[in-house]
Amino acid sequence: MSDRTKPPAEPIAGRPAKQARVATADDVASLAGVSRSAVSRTFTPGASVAPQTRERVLEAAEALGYRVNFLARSLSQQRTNLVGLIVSDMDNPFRERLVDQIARALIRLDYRPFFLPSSPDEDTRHLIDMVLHYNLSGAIVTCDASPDAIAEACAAQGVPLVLVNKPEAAGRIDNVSLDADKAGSLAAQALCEAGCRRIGLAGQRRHSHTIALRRDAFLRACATRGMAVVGTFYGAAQNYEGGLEAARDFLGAGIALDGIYCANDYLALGFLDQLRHTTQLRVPEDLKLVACDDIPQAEWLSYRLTTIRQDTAALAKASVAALIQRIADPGAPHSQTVVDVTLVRRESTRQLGEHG
Amino acid sequence: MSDRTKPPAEPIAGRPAKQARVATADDVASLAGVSRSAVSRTFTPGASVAPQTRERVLEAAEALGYRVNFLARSLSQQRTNLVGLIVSDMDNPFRERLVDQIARALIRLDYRPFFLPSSPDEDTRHLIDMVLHYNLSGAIVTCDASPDAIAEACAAQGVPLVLVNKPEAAGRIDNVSLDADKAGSLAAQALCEAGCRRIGLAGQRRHSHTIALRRDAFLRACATRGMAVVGTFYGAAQNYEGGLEAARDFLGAGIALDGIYCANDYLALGFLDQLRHTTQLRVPEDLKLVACDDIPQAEWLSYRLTTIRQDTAALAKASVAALIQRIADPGAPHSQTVVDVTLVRRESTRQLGEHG
DNA sequence: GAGCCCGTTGCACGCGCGTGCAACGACGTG
DNA sequence: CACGTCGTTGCACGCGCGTGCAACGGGCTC
Repeated sequence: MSDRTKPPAEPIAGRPAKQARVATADDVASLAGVSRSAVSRTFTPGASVAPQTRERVLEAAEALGYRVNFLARSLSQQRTNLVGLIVSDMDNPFRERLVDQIARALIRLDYRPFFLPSSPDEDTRHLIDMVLHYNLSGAIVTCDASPDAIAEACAAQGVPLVLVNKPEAAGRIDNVSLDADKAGSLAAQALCEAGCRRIGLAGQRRHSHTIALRRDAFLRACATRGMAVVGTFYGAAQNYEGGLEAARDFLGAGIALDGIYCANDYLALGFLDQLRHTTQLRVPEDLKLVACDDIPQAEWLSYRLTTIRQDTAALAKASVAALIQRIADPGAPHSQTVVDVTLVRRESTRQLGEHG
Repeated sequence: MSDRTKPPAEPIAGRPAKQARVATADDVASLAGVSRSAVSRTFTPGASVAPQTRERVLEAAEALGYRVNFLARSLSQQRTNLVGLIVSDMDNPFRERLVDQIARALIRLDYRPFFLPSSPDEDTRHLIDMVLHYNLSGAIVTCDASPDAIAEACAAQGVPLVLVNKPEAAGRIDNVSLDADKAGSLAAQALCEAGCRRIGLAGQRRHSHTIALRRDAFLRACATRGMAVVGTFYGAAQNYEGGLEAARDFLGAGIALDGIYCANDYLALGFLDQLRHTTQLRVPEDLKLVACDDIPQAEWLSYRLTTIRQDTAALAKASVAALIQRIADPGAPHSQTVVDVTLVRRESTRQLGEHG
């Protein structure tokens, strides 16, 4: 064991001594002429250190380029402040924005995002493994696939968990969701006010629960407003290609419509493009369109979608807040946060003669 | 200190004993009737354990739901296998794809992505802090801002670093870049073969080095092919909005062109949209357009951009490979990997009369 | 049967840090 | 002057794990 005692790994002779070994609290302590405890306390908010001691420590730390080793701290404190971000379908701009904002919100609060990419229909066991291997302080799930397995495992292991836009778990797990009722209702309102009476739906056959809730609210609102829903058209996925497919499904069905409700913006972009580039149908002249999310592309000049905006910043903030609350009080009753949505009117529901 | 000895934190009487404490190698050892060393060796590939011992350990581990604590392992091994992903402008689909693929490539090789979001023109000191605080095994930088400060600091601290599409650091830091010469040359070729003679450039005024290299190669190829570059048009950023602005800059200049080269696809989308929706100019009838990246939107029916494809999977793979190489041999000479690019011809350079 | 080799096992130390506990010293009070 | 108070400091232990080192024992060779 002789070669494991200090000094370990002296720099090769002749080479500059740069990066011989990363500075340790011990190094700082001996340079400052204090005990390692004093160093530790200097970097621990609220600990008791005399001002002059603190200053000497900081000086020595600066000189040595010392940084607290967060891994060691985590081990010692039994708390990592790492938060798993279980996420899939990052190609959807909505998802990308949400994840980016969650990550930044976590960092602002001194947590660290731990990226756990998941693939649809993939085995989730290795995700759970990572959560436990790294002793994550918690996790936020925002993927389309049903996260039942993850939720189950995290609950069993006592890992704080927040689900975003998965209200089906309400009461069992904290979750933050948009106001699906309002979203569906606003969508129906937008189409109704644009004069639509014969409505179609476009989406993915195996939709997520949020999408279904939204759609059901939309259907109810249609009924109330006297609009007939005369067809549902499907794509394989909830993305641009899915939109193309759904549009072809619609065109093949030969059903006349004056309004269409798309499950989300990403899919709506494909739906719209397919209509435009293979038919004479014009939006909004022949067909009004409403979708949901308000991704940046919805505002692009080629699309100008009327859509139901989900405030990703608010979703991110609420998700992080819910997680921190859960971490602080693991025994609290499960929370259910509803985030407001708003209608954004653009070209795709413009009425004829209206200024576009 | 009496309350810190085992058993720590017994579950509250009456509550089920779920999640009293996470299982430890010690727990597994005593349940399996072996020493903790045997447990450790069982989970250490290549370590010497008798098959039956191993089996008993695995059985006990399974029963207890044991997982190796990677933080403790990292501390002990002096190696975290965490890789920082220093990234900005994730809204660019190109960036998003690249980062996603790098993350997945890392995971496949048993490294863990550590997300370090950066903002343009932001202080990079806290990024370096994080790299050191978490003892990251290395970092991959893919952001538009010049990462000089990060590179400097990482070099000083001996942290392995790979820059993506930052060839200006060649020789000092490992980097992986697309073939800018070929990219610029192919772009010129595409415009030339489409019959263009009067070319404009669209981009961001304060471009990155890669973008500049590509543009210079494009300019050289234009000269060779006898095409005149008659104007350069600017937007504030390298994104959709920047494209809108660059197009307005072009329109305001009143210069006649028959071909335009955009710094990247993301900006090209905005450029194209602005032309379409505020002028009579048609692409490709009046103006051909070439850009670079081949983001998914470039293929969308509303755009169909001719573009220079950057293979994000290849970039990701090469970046990770370079980093691992550097980690394995910190003293090796700095590598410079060039990733091939290809021309993807679509509608935006279609010649009149050609089938679209 | 003696000696040797080698696979397996347990011990003990260290990785870098936080923190209870007790010792210490300066200060204020009676 | 004696005593109590309180802010500060150092000691030592633990967080969970990997791993040299030495001890052990079974199988083989001569």
